[in-house]
Amino acid sequence: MPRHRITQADVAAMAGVSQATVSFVLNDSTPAGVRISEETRQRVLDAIRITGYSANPVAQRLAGGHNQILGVFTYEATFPRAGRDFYGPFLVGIEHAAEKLGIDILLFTSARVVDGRRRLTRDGWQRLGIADGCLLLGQHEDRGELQHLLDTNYPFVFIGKRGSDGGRLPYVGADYVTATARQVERLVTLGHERIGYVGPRGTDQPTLDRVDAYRATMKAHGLTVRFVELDDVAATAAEIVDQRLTAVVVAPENYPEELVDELERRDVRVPEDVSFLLLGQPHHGRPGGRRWSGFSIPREEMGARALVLLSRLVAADTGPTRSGRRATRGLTVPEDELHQLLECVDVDGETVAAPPARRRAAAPVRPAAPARPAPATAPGV
Amino acid sequence: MPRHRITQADVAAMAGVSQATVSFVLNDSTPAGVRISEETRQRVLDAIRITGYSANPVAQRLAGGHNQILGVFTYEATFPRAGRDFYGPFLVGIEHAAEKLGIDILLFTSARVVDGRRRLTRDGWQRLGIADGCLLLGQHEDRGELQHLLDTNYPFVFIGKRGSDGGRLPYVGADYVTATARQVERLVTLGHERIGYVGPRGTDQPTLDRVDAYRATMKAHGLTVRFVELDDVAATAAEIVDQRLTAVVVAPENYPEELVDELERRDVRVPEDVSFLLLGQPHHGRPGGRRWSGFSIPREEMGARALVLLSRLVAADTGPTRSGRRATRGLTVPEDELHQLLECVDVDGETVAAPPARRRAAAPVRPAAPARPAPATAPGV
DNA sequence: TCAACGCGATAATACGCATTATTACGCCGG
DNA sequence: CCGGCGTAATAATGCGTATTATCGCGTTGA
Repeated sequence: MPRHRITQADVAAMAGVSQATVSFVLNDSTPAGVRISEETRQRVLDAIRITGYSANPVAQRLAGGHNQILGVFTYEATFPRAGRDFYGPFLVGIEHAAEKLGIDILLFTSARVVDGRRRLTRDGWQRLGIADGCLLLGQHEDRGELQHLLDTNYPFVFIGKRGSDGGRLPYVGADYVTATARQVERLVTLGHERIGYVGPRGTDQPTLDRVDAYRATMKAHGLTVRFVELDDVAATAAEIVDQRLTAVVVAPENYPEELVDELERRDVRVPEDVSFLLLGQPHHGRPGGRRWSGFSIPREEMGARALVLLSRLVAADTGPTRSGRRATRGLTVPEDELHQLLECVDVDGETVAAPPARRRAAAPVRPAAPARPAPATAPGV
Repeated sequence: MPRHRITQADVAAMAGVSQATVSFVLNDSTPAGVRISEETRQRVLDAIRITGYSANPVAQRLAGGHNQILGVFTYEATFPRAGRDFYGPFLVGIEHAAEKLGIDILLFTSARVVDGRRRLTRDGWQRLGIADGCLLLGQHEDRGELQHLLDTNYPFVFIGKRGSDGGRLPYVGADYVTATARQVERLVTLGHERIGYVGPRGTDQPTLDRVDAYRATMKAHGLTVRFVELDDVAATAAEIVDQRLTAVVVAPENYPEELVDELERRDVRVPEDVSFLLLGQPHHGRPGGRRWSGFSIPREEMGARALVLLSRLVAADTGPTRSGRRATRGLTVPEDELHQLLECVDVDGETVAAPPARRRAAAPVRPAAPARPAPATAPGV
């Protein structure tokens, strides 16, 4: 066990060549006018094998190379609970892919938190450079930061679809549009007509996609769209009752559990009186929570795919060479890999049923339904 | 926006001083015979403020300094599911602490997997150097690796108590001994006498601690110890019945769910006929799983505490200076911080009750108990 | 005979920072 | 007038690698 790490110089000495030669052999590159004879190449390789040399990633990076580290930056300040629950599955996918690719993952947890979300300040930005590239998770707004990213040509991939603001930005997202449309179709097929959309009207991409799909599908069936925007849970529940909705599709970020509680407090049963379809997994799951119907986002796969994409982008990039010319290596990443939308998978829970027989809100007095209603048992189907 | 990152040289130019001076001011250190006047100090600080300079962590590290990155190495190959479930809470704590301390977390996911577990090969070892120090999660065996760690004086902290093999190794663990003893006491207080220990007889520290505590507590009450070692679930269940146990303390790593299923298949009810106390959270939780009684390990806090400890160790170390003398900086970490045992917290679930009235295994015919048994309802208490 | 050229490889440099060695200057005592 | 000392800082070096510029030498064509 040598007391100091084995360097290329050590290997070089053993092989009787120069450090540069070792570097060339390692990188398997002969940059314009450098030849290495097969014989010395072998000699160097032997020396590497014997010494057990392995590159120092730090030096590698400083010298402008790649170091097999990819960063993960989450905009939302995550903890203590909600965040981890949401990002966890992404990370599982990311780590899984990283393991396969022999890549280490750097979590940028040090970034300053401003107004409850992490910022890519000049400080944070500088730190990104430690890694070959970076995965960006979560919604964010700052245009300037994005521009900076693009300017410097630093490799990165968003997890979550990017809309109008940056068609150029590489991302791996979930296909909310198709998935949402499928949910509405499902309700229509069951016979629902008064189908509402419950959720905030933000400008984030998931919301836009969900609303668009809802609107389009309803229109396709000649049904009236009915939006219920959340102020507080009680008001929302009241609105659902008032509008005599028999089904709602619900954005998952707004405490659907509480909403259903509130409805049941008003003697409205789910799903007998009102069906609930969740457009994504609930963000704030309760331990004994109900089994929602709707769809789920393939978070693990998104994470994995994003990492793979990023590693390809990195490979296609020469890295921050001092000469400044970050020419692509010929390996260009095809356009259709740059923007990936993954299918969501439908979830059959226990919150969907055919609409009640009578169109008007049913009388509060009705026989108690079994805990897990078999659709056949529901009256009038 | 300058196209290249701002370096100390840039700052130096602006302040009209040398790069070295900037470095000194930044590190707030005047190494033996170097004086910086208050006036130039301010000038440099101003320049730093104006330029928005922030150190390049890679260069920092290469030059032998610290870079505010701490590594996390997990021995167990984790995915797809079980691992994340187990390590997740630790990571939550780790990240939380890291955020507070302004530290980034590097997950060493690239390490080679040999025989189902990650190894700190020469390769992996070299990579550790990227970070200032490293957290080690999970059981492992290789003595050589440990020795190497100690030899090189690389700062690290284990999560999970280290026993005989390395009293010198810094760790943050859970107090299995006290917690296990408490569980046995709990059963004794309820009137149990035939209390078994179900679990493997490994040599890992958690097992040793649990077994010791079980043995000691039983002895203190003059009760006979009864070990049930798992081969397969059916055999274990049979053994529990044969030995007419009224309660068992169970190591959580061995599918207690399945065991209870098997018992109920034999008309043995939990907890009416047999109480189950879990010595830690179940490793393989089922979604709709039962609410176990027992104790839970404060994983988040362990993660957080370990990270804080590690950062202190790093601070107390001058880092890998080329001069080779890694003298402590005067800041020594006190012994009692080097080895921390955290209290486990008792969990009141639904798997414990007083022993059945009759000593012999009760007749299979007995009234069905309510789903969540109130101890008062249990017959014969 | 000599420039040109291909081959094989090395020397030199830069990356950005920490650290060690060295310098410049003014002042004091002898 | 000079050596010595304290102050304030700078020059120089090294970390380990990637890359660029350069070199020595034998062969070849003119």
